[in-house]
Amino acid sequence: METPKTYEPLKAEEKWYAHWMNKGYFHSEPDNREAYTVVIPPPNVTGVLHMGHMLNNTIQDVLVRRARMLGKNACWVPGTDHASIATEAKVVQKLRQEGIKKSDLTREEFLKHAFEWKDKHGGIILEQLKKLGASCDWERTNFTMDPAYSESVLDVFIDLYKKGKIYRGVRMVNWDPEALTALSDEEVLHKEVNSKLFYVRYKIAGSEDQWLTIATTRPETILGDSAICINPNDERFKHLHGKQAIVPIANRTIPIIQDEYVDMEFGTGCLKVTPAHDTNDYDLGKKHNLETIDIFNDNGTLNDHGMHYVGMDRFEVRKAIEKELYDKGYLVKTEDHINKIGFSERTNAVIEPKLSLQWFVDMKELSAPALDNVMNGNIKFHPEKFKNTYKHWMENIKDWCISRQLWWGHQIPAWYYGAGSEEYVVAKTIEEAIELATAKADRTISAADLKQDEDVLDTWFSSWLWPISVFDGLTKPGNEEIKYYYPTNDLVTAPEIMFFWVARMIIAGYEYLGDLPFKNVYYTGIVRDKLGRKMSKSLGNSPDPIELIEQYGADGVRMGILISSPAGNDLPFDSSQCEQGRNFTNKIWNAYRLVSAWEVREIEQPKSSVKAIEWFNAKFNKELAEINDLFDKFRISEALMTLYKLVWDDFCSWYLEMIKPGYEQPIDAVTLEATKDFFEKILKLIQPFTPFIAEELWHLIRERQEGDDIIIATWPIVEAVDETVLASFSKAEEVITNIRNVRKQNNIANKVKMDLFIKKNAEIDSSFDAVLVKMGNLSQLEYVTEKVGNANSFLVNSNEYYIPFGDTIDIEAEKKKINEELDYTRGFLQSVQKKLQNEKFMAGAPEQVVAMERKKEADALSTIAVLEDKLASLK
RNA sequence: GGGAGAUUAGCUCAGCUGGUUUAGAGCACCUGCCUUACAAGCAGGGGGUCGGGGGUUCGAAUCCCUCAUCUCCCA
Repeated sequence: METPKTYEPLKAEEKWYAHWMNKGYFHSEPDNREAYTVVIPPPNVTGVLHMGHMLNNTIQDVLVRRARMLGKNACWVPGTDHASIATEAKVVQKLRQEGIKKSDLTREEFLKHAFEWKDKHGGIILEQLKKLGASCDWERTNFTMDPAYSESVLDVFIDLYKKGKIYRGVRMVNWDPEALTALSDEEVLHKEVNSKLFYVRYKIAGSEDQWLTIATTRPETILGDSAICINPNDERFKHLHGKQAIVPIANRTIPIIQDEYVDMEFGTGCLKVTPAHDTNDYDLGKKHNLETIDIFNDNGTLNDHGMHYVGMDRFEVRKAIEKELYDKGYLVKTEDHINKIGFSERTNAVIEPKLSLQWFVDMKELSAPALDNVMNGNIKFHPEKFKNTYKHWMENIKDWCISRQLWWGHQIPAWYYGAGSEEYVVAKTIEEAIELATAKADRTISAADLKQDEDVLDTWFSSWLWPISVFDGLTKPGNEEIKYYYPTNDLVTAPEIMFFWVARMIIAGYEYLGDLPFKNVYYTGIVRDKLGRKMSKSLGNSPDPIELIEQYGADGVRMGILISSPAGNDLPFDSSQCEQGRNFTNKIWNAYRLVSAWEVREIEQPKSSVKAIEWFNAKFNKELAEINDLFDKFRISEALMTLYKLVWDDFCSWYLEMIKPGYEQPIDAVTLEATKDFFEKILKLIQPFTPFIAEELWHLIRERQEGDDIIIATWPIVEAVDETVLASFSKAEEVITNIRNVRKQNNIANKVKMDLFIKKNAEIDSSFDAVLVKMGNLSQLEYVTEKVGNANSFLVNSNEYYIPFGDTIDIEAEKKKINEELDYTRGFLQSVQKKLQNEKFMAGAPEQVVAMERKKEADALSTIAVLEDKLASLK
């Protein structure tokens, strides 16, 4: 059967993925080999595969596949995280569509719906990753709410509580009035918004008609004011020191305090202080012992302190109170103003800073080893620049608010036995809680007296255990697997979650296993569209990865994603890159077609083939060493580019052309075998990047025994590189390029044979002459001592090459060419001589550098002499 | 407002601690080719005052200062 002209990826992909799965090549068990472990950054169960996952997981797969070939016991653990806020929002939304309100359900009923939802949608991304070729150990798939995993999360909570690292406290949190939960700082997006600055006047207490004017963006919070603050250095307000003011509408008397915190330039220089509803005001309130008046309900409506606005939404109140202030003569003016407002990443609701009782982890001591071990290089970041950001954050780390007012997640194992803020115990089971509570309360507490905390833990409080808990490292401490696979090797993730996740995994690693969770962290960039916008579902600017795979093949897409994606840099994605990838797979496919079509005969091996093999062997090993080095430095896209050039330029364009027999001519066995060996080595190198075509061709190029698959083949070992051959070849290459140019300039067809005469002026290497004859399609190659007239000519290393072809020579064109070369060489010579004539250079530069410049000078001089000579001979 | 990083060809990037040519690669572009592996290809070619200015040095894309622009992080 005829081999098709273009590679058809889809069939091969299905076939080989199934084959690898059947053979269990992705599965890992501890053994005596060195372990190579990667844990997947668990995608969210609500997600579908997007380009970010594609980038991330392609890189992981490349690393894992190469490690497997290096003889390591490679284990790539997949899984998902439960994403409490996002998933709960999805489930609530779905139920709402079915006419069910969350508030009508019990916690158990709701969770049943949530698990159903998760079972249906939770695995989509993992299934899609299979299409990409991801060689994950699917038998090890984990979910952050699996029973054992959940147990480890609760254990850690209890343990940290016992160590005094977990406490309950009133804090200003980012409150999402729609999701009715606190959010971490990282879940809040700050956006610039056009708003208004309201200038409102407050009467000075005890005066008839003395006023001060404040500026605020949130007039509705006036009802929660507990002070006016001025800068003590502000000359304008000296008269206010020690006075009091009367809050408009509320008619409360509040103190006028002084603090340098107030920016005298902003607004009027008088700041109203609302400790319950602004983070900075809260700090001021604590410092000056101010009253804290919370005016909001959890859903963003006003509470009893809202007076006649009770029950109204905060934004409605803003409008209404503006009118009331105006009507009553308090509103001095309004101004347009741009300020930054926090929005919930999940619900897009405007965040309300709110005081509430939450659970916190004290991060100060916990984080110390995590900072040290990144700074001292025990854990390496790629690229290294991210260490700066990490350091800055870790040195200013704040306590971690870990409670969320949700049901989907790990319910906090705290049990209340009374209304007092300290009347609770922390325990894994209710039995244990009864015991502890009885002891703590010093009276008999029964199950009926206990109420478990309603809240769940932040999702990151479970995913920070990922590298440990996927191996049951906490529930079965010291088990075989955790001992074998931990610490894991490389983590591939986005810099956006450096603090959410990476930092916290490091913290948990040192706290619980006393060791780093991974040795290297590779930060990918953000995938953007051609206009530089971040790819997102809402913009609809992200291509569907599965469609891309169908269009270009998984291998093509993998290459397209990696080819221009240096670590830490954003990836401006364009599907044309996948086209480049697909073209590459097609190129190799056709190289195979060529080699497979040759017929072997018992003929003598041509000299040109002997040299070609010598050369490619050296070239291959040189580039292999380079590729290994780039891999070691995590410069994956550069490794791919080096490989791309090795395959396309060196193997296809040079090597195969050199050994290719004439049309319908047979090949000798030695050359063919050597070529197949090279081909196999090349397939091995491309396997991590383009695994499907590599496996397909591996089985086509030679007969294979059962189990002889490239996915588990051995990565080539670097052999000694013969630099002399490489140098000789590069001269031959230059000659060939010149010959081609002569053909091109004179419109001489490739099949027309030409003569080449060489006049030796300098040292010359003739070892590749057979290759010159073949690649140049020469009828003869002869060394001469005299110039050859009536011929095209060129120079390589001051040696003169002549190609005569009768009377069609274009003398003017030839002169022009020589003159251009002369100009360049003279200019170059000048720059070199300028250096050599500079006394300071001669005195200051090291000997080697001077010697190099002298050699450049000599070379240039001899080239100029030859060119001038040639020019003269043409006249 | 504080901090970090960046700025090299149309695009994406190399260029490590200053000295291998008058700065490289891939893609894109231009020219010529359907030459029996590949037009998803072959052969060739053009293109950059290394963001601006100043300095250190015999020598700067590389080190320092300054300005401009962009990105990210924190407030």
